[in-house]
Formats: sequence, C-alpha cells, structure tokens
Amino acid sequence: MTKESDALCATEKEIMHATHRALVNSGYAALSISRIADELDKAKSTIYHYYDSKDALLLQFLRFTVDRFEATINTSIGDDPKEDLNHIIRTLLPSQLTEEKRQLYCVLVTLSPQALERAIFREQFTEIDTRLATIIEKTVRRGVEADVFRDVDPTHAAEHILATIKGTMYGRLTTNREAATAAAKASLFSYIDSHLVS
Amino acid sequence: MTKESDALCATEKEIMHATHRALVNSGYAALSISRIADELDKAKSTIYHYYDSKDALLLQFLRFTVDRFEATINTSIGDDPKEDLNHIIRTLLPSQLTEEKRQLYCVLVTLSPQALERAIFREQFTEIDTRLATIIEKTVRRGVEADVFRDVDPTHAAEHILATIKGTMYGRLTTNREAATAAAKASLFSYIDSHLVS
DNA sequence: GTCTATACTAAGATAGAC
DNA sequence: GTCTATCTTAGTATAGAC
Repeated sequence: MTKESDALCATEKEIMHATHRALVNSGYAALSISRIADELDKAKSTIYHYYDSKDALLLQFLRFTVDRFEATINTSIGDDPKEDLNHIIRTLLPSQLTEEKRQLYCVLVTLSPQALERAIFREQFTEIDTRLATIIEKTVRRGVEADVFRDVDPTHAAEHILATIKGTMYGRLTTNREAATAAAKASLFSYIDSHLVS
Repeated sequence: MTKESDALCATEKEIMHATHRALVNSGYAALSISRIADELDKAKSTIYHYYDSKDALLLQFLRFTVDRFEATINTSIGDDPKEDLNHIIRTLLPSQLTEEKRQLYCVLVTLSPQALERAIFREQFTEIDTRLATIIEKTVRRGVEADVFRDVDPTHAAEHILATIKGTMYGRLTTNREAATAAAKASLFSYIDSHLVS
C-alpha cells in the first residue's frame, strides 16, 4: 500500500513540512507562499517550480496530511473486540496528546472549513471518516458475531462511537473544557461496557 | 437577559449581516473588509468608522454569531426527561437542516480554527459548549433523580451526548457521508432508550 | 533546480471633504 | 456618518540568469 506522498521528491517533502510549520505557527489566514518560504530554506520562486499555484500546493498538502493521519491509525486487530474498541478510542483520544499528534489534529481542524464548499477537500475528509467508521464497524461486527456484544446494528453503533470521538477531540482542541474530554471518554467506555457488551 | 448584540446600532448590525454573507459565500480566506463592503450598501471606510481593525470586527462577529446560535437553543423543560433529551437532540441535529441553521453552523465551523490559538475566540467556543453541556446535564440529572434514568454520572453522560451531537454535526457539514448522520442519531436515541432509561 | 528581481493586484488602514 | 481618494504593505505569480 503506497501512499501518494511517498511519491514526493525531497524538496516537495520539505515544502510540505514547511507548510505544516507555517500553518501551525501562524494559522490559515496568514498562510502565504512567502510565509511558507520563510519556514523553508529556499526562495519563494522555488515553490512555484513545484506547484502551479498556492491552491495546488494546498491540495497536495491536504493529501499529505491525510496520509500522515491515516498512518497513525494503528489497525491492530486482536481477538478481543471489546479490547480492540478500547484500543481504538485510546489511540484517537489519548490521555496525553503528544505535540506531534496535537499539531496533526490542529492542521485538520484548520483545513476542515474548506470542506464546507470545496468538493475536492470534502472528499478527503469523507475518506478519513469512512476509513475510521469501517475499522470501528468491523470490530463491532466481530463482537456481535462472536456474541461478545449485544445484537446492535454495527453501522449505527460505529457511527455513534466515531461521532463521539470526533466531537470529543474537536472540543478538546477548540475549548478550555479540560474535564469534558475525560468525562466523554469515561461515558464512552461505560457505553461499550454496559450497552454493547452482552 | 440582554444579548450583547442587542446593543449594536443599525449600521453595525448591517455590517454583521454583510460579514455573515461574505463568509458564507466566499469563505474565511477571502474575507476582507473590501469583500464585506461589497455585501454592504456602504463604503469600506464606513466599516472603519465602527471598527478599529479587521480583527476587532471579527471578534464582534464571533460574539454576534454565538448569540444567534444560543438563541436557537430552545430550552423548553418539560416533565419527561427522556423526551426533553430527545428534543434537544432533534433541535441540534434536525433531520432537515434549514438553510438558515446550516449557514449558522457553517460560520461556527469556519471560525473554529481561530480557537486553536487565540484565547479570546477559544473562550466563546467554551461558552457555547458549557451552555449546551449544562442544559443536557440538568436534564439527565432530573431523570436520574426521578428514577426514570439509571444511576449514571450526569456530567459524564452529558459530555458523551454533547460530543456525539457535535461530532455528528461536524461530519454532516464537512463530509459526503449522508447516511452517517442518521446512523449516529439512531444509535444515540437507542443509547438513551436502553442505557440511560432504567 | 534554485536564485534575484520585478510586474501586478489587492489588502488594511487613514485623510479629509461633505 | 458616509463618501472618495490615497498611502503602504504584502500577496500571487512570472521572467530570466546561473
């Protein structure tokens, strides 16, 4: 399984990382080719050698970021569906968010408003969610078929769990409600324990 | 209970509505004073008569939008906690999103990345969530105390429900996964029915 | 493939007339 | 309170040398 971003040449990768830094340090509104060049050890015009326009660069950068995010989803399938679900939740909502993960999530939140209107951005966010939903759904389905879980609709339950994870992460990044993350996580575990487990 | 935006003069309100239109029609990156003036029946410099800077305008606009969002939260408290919860969910996740609500939610999604770094934006998003969480928590607590609900932690359950609502809405706005909204909602109702109700 | 230099455009913001 | 006109800065993008 080759990621598209593996096909990038060294300089293109440097540009992607510079864009990441510029976005994290200065936000979307201030993201300009000049600002990216500042984070890069190259001149502005070098960026135009690789990308026709700022828009083309941004599109590639979203692809680059989505690939990196998807690489962090550790799809280790064990033999205990409940433990697998808990593992997924702990991976996506770690108690301690590493700086690297925090930045990755921040970039996705920063780019997400583009998905409101631009189809090509929307499709990438759709891809992420479909991927996550599929992983969770398969795990729930295995649990239901193994009679470890109640006879719930795996699709419905998976979308519920995914929405809760996303809403929790989103709140964690955009509010000061530190206790909310732990509370939502606790209730999600309890839901799996009492509602899902038969 | 007076909203801060009630204190705005007629022209300021016009500017707020013009900003809303500019943001909805052209997105955050293209949001400029010139662009707002285009949506307004006034010159650019008139805007500077009311606001010292673009930043001051944006801050006021977030306040204006948060007030409008909070006005849509119909806190009708009935005598049936379960029905009240369902009502809250149906209000925040209506089956048919009116164009007006869709725009309001889109504006919040568009402004939310600002909350990642700017404390003053962050506080407003914190306010929204705290308000919603409190409403849900009170409802759950009433249900627990009336023995209609199981003896769950009202805070934990409320944060779970809120996160699910937010994640569902966020996905609805930023992806093409139309079925996901209905699935998450169905599972949330089922959670209330089977897990919360005793 | 990377640089310097530059054309062009649009932005934020202000001055001053009415 | 609203206008026209303007200053200044910064952006996107290109041309052409090395």
